[in-house]
This record gives sequence, structure tokens and C-alpha cells, in this order.
Amino acid sequence: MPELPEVEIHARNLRRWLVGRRVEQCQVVDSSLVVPETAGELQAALQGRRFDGVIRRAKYVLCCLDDLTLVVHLRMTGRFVLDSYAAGPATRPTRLTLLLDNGTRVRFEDRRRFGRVWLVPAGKETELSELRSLGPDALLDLDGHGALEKACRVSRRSVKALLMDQHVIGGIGNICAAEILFRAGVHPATPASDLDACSVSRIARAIPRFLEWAIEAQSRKELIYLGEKGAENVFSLYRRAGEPCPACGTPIRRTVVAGRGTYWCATCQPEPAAAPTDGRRSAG
DNA sequence: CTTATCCCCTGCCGGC
DNA sequence: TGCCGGCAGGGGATAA
Repeated sequence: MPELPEVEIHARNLRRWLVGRRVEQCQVVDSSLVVPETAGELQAALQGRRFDGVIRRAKYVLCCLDDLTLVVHLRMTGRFVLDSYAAGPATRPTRLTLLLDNGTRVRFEDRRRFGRVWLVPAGKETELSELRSLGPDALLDLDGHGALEKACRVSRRSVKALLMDQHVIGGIGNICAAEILFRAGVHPATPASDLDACSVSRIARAIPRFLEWAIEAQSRKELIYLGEKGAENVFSLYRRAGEPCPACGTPIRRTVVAGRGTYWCATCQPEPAAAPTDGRRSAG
């Protein structure tokens, strides 16, 4: 999926497309999308309701309709597209369509079919375990800084795994974690509790700065995910193994950290010294 | 508590 | 050209 920046862009689009509009018809093309309601229940529930707001929460989009909230997670390949009734039958990756009272149609596309939607009563969003367990939002929530510091103090996990853990901070995924750690000059495999306060602070400050930059950079053109036809890689390190680091020219390296492909610069993000088993080594 | 692995799916890319 | 393995920006379950 999309990580926080892409979800934010989709949420902004939906705000323009949906708010104030009434649902004439909802079609669930792929019922595996819907959890736990049946496709028929979702369709019937949305019929005739009016959208009055769209909120992003970490990597979730919350579409508010009167007394209901439609919660969406785009996972790896989900996206929203605007067209019209006149555009004809929905194209193949379409999983859900919303026909609106102004003649437009909003489609949810998802090639890999990992995306999911839930329907909850307004005000009861936190009864959804997926939302309840989220940490503070990486972009909007000022608690994020403190949450990161606290998690770093008590965890031996790699700092990259911590950044990607949605229970610690919500919204950061594999690409953002790599780019944030590059900006902070911290190696992704560093055990979190080995970080000094200065490094943690650099990471915390890099988080909103990178996210705001990414939203801006990816808002300038049509949002196409990396790996798809026509995609342009705007990131500094991601999927650039062997290319020179934009800061120092050292070839960018790729390894696996926390189970995912990870890109880093050996000069800007020096590997942490392997800690001996007896704890801290004297600096000499 | 942590890590690793697999799984859910489909499509693209590079190598042979 | 065709086939095949590897990989993919998420996250949950399960095993060790």
C-alpha cells in the first residue's frame, strides 16, 4: 500500500469527490473486500446516505456518512479513482463502486485484493480493533515523539521494525522507514535501545518532515505506485541499490531488515558496532 | 517478548 | 517469445 503520504492524498481526493454527495447506489464487485458485513448489507446501508467528511487515521481512510463510518484500508495496491456513469462498465481491478447524485462514480481499485472495508456506527470507530490498537498518527499527533522515545527506551527490536509497527506510531511503512532513517543518519538495523537521545530526536524530527515532503512530492502528479507502468521514483534511496547516495555518493546498499527489503547508505548511516554479549564496550 | 516464516493475491521484471 | 523465480510501499497468524 500506500503508506501515510499516499493515503493522505487519497483522503484529500475523496474529500473533494464525496463530501456533500449522496450515494445513489453502492456496488460491491468483490465481496472478499467486505469485513465482516455481507456485500448486500453494505450496499443497502450506504444507499441514500450523504457523505459529510473524510478523515485519515494512520493508513486508514474513514468516510463519514450521516450515522455511519466506512473504514477503508488500501493495503498494497488499493486506490480510489473518479469517473462517471458514462465511463461504462467498471474496469477489472475494481472492487467497489459508489454512484453519486451528481453523475460521478468513485471506484475502489485493488489489483492484489488485499484491501478491506468495514462499516461501523459513527462514534464507534474505536470498537474496531484495527483502529483501537493504532499508535499516535505519525503526521498529526504530537504524541508521536514521546511514543517513539518511550518505545526506544524499552525495546531491543531494530529501530526500523519499531517505526513500521503501527501500534507504536501509525502510518509509517517500509519506504518511509528507510527514507526517514536515511535523513536521520541512523542505520535501520540499530537496536532501538542502543540509540542515544540525540539520534531518537533526529528520527522524531525527520518523521513529519519526510511525510510532508512526500505528500507534496507525490501530489504534483497522478499517483502511480512504484513498480507500475509510468511510475516515477521520487525517493532518495528506495529501490536504488547501487546508485550513488544523493548526500555522499557512496553506492546505496540493499539488505533485509525486519523481513523487508531495506535501502541504506553505509557512509551516512554507519552500521552499529556489534555489541558484545557482556553489554557495553568501553570507549577506551 | 522477538524474530522468522507463511499467507492472503496479482502483476511486473529480469534471467535463461 | 515463453517460462520461472523473485519481488512488491500491508498486516495478521503461527511457529520457534
